Amino acid sequence: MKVNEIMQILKEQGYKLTEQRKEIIETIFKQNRYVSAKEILNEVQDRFPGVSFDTIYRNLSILSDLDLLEETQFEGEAKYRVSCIEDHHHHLVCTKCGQTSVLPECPMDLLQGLAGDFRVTGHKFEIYGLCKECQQGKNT
Amino acid sequence: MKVNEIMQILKEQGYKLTEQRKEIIETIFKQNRYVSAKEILNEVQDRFPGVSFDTIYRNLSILSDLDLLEETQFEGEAKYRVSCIEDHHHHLVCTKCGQTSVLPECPMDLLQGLAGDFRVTGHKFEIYGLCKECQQGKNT
DNA sequence: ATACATGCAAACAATTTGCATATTA
DNA sequence: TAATATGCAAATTGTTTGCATGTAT
Repeated sequence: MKVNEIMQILKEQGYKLTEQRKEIIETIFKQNRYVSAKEILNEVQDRFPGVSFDTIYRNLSILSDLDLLEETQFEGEAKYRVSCIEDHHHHLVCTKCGQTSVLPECPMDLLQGLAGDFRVTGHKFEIYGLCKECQQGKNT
Repeated sequence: MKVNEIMQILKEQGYKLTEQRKEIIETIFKQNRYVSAKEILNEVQDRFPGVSFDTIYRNLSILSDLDLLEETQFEGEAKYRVSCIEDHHHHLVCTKCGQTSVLPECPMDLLQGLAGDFRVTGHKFEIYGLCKECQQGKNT
């Protein structure tokens, strides 16, 4: 999904495109990894020194509600990344830098019928570890 | 793993078996589901009205460090359950009551070699939904 | 007796909310 | 201008910590 499409969707839903909101969206969507609210704040503050956490959180909340973001609970804090609802897949998540890459196969396909009486409403399949760069100590 | 074994391990590690600690352990280990610190506190307070969150958290921390507990991040809070390190498996997790049951097959076995350059240090594979009881509205 | 635990209170950190002001459409 | 967003400050919630006292070994 392109940033323009996101903006379009927000507009259609009656949300306004403020400068801060646009910057927040671009900050998240230019990354291919999970970022925390604090990381987003820091980035956005480069251009808008006045922004505060509540604006970040309010926007994260709106974007999540519209399914434009994926949210994953890290230790003590949540992190967010662009949602890729169109193609169902699973991530390799670097626990250090948040970098994500896509697993080439979907293990869920192998699991139909395994759950029995349990009514499945969702699942989380993430493999944690260190990406190539973090293994080489590139991200301090 | 039996509660007695847990007590034994703690003893061996130099930890003392206080009444509160024993009650906390029994509370967690008699459940087959993820419970929150608050739930544990409530249970334990039935017998020890004086216990407070810090005691709960300190004990959870000790038990986790010894790999006697599995911890999973729910929305806004962590939940804990008995660790079953001996037999590797995956859970079906009820998002309402925390009930867990074991998946009869291990999907991780199918994934060797898929990660490439990524150094895998752990994974989370959980399927969320409603267990039979919660589907029938038994746990308000 | 001595080391580890508890309980209290206070500190922290992530996230949320009320309200007055500012900004978009 | 009318509706939505922002910024500030304060509140909330989950979790952690310092310290004096209590308890298991």
